[in-house]
Amino acid sequence: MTAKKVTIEDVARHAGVGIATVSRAINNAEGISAKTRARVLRTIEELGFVPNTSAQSLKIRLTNQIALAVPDIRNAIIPDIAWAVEQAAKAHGYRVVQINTAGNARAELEVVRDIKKLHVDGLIIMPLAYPKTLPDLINKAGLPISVINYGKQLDDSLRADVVCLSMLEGRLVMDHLKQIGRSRIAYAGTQKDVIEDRYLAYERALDRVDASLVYFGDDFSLQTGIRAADYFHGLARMPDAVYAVNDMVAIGLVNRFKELGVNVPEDVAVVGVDNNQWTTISSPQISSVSIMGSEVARLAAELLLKRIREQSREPYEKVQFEPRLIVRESSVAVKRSPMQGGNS
Amino acid sequence: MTAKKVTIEDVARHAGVGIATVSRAINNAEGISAKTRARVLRTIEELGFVPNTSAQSLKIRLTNQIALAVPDIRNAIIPDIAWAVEQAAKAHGYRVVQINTAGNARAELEVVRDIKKLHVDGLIIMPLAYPKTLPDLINKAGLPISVINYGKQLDDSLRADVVCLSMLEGRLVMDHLKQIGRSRIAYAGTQKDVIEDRYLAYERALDRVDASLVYFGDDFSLQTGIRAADYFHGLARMPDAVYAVNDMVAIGLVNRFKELGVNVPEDVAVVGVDNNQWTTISSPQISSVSIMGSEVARLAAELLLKRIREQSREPYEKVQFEPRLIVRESSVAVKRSPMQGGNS
DNA sequence: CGTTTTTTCGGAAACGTTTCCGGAATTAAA
DNA sequence: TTTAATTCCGGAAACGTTTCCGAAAAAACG
Repeated sequence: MTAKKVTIEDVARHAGVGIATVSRAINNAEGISAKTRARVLRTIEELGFVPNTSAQSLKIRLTNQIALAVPDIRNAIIPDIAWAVEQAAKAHGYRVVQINTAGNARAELEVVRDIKKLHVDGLIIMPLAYPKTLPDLINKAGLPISVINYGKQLDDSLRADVVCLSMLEGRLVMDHLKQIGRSRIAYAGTQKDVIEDRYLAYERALDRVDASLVYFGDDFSLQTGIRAADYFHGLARMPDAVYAVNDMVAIGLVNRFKELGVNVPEDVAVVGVDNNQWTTISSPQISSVSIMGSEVARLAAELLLKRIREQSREPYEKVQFEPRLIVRESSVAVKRSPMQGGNS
Repeated sequence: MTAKKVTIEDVARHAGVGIATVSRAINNAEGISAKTRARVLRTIEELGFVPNTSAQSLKIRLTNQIALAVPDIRNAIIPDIAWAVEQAAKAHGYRVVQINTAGNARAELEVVRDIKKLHVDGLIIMPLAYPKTLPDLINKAGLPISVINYGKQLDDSLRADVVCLSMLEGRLVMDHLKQIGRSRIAYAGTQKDVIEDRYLAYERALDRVDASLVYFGDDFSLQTGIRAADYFHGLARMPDAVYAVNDMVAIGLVNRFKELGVNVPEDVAVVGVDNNQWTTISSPQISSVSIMGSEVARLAAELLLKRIREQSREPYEKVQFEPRLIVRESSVAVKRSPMQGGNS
């Protein structure tokens, strides 16, 4: 009953017009009188005609789709990013194809190498692994690409729009921790090169990094935070502050510290990154850097859609957002118990 | 430099074969010798030929895409669902188009009404608003549909595969709360008809519902939980247990109760639904019902892809998962302070 | 080596649109 | 009323594949 595909020709015949006219009616193009348009639209309604998108795409050479490649839709701010991209796309009549790379280098390369197979007009990619050949592939992709960059300094010559957070992100945290009088500042994150900027900022802010105060876990999860807390707790001299690569890790840290009888922020201050809603629920509430995922994502989408629309090449936009540090309970300045001394 | 589209004809000419042969090589169809296939593949490589997906879809009448329509990718278990669907789809060579309906009735109707415009071979929809005409539209959609149903009892005649959680979900919670000796059990959720099953189970489990013990908020957020806690705290007689529509609400409740000096679980027990990772981080840890989003989503995807592959109609699958209650600190049985009496 | 069977291949017809281009119909100008 | 300008419309040629069908080539068989 239902199926029985009705084509533009059926409509044309049924309405007593040519197929060109029907097409004009669909796309409200000009060169058609108001009354015939009305008549055609009516029969379209009657017959339940729906234009075949494949045929349209074939002819128009546009698919009205963009791809969004993220590491893992389940993580941290990525749902916010996906939401923002979808909203922006929808506003322009575009659909979004979701791709999870799992932070896998091969997957990240594959998505840009095979972008042509994706049936999309452009790509927004948020890399995590940043494989070395990624820039090359982006440069020769042949389709517009926007990069959401939270990890690594990218070459300005990259033939893509890039939206990112300035490196200030890490500076903010480190300055703040120093300012409240902490000197043994630790870092808890994933592998050093995964969200490179955050770790580099940590290094840069210190005269000398004490390797024992750096904990690299496997991922961004609560578990990593918990393990990091255990690790720091086991040290001969504990840190008096921890800069966590993101809020999940920070929350894991804080909760585990609590269980271990370590007071936050009195004994150890903790600051995370992402400023997600859980930071305000945790107790103590957790200081965090807002990285404005929604804004970044929306801009990335707007830039991409603009480039698609205008078929433009150079110049490519390189936008940096400025992060903001939100100070909460986990890193307020407190009179500290006279332990092994605060700042020298 | 980059663009310059190369078609199957270019490959054919360049390799000295017919276009049919090239096509056979691409799809490793038969009717082509090993050596010519090799030669063709080589020139494909050389020329950097990528088959035009629009043309393929037009001919094949399959797009290798499915749509996933959820209320809001940022909420609760939906990222898990999106992840699971994408994984299953990828395993079958399918891409996923993400659509957020915002729990909006019109958006939910629109996505199934205009499914033909979506350039997909099928749809997985997770309704929230459940507009009355949705089943009708699903029945006449003309494309395979799987429903992920967490909200409402659906007619068995629905022409779609349906995966859901049995109503046991609410029963589990209520039985548990009664068993640990609670009698003034409250409900905190969104509008009554939004996740109908959960509220209905609440009603069903009680001889008589005390309207003052039911709090309907605007959404599933932490905020709703916080407001609910304030509301219950303001009552002449507080409840001694709260069944929260999901974990976010439960966490909001627990944290607000803590601030108000209400002890959980001594004064009030709290149980949520979703069993997300935060339930174990919150203190006290929160009892929750595991609704197995990933499993449900994966099955929904598998059923859809199977139906697409086999072009089959009836019979449609109706699968119910059995939820499991995980009891944590927020609802353990405790000797309670002799306040206004426990169970009569 | 002739004949039949099997395999490999190419031409051409779809698939369902959009759009160019020329002709018909309508309106405006003379 | 005739001519010029404008608007409206239909035919047909793309767009880049897949696939049917028949021909050619190769393999198998006597």
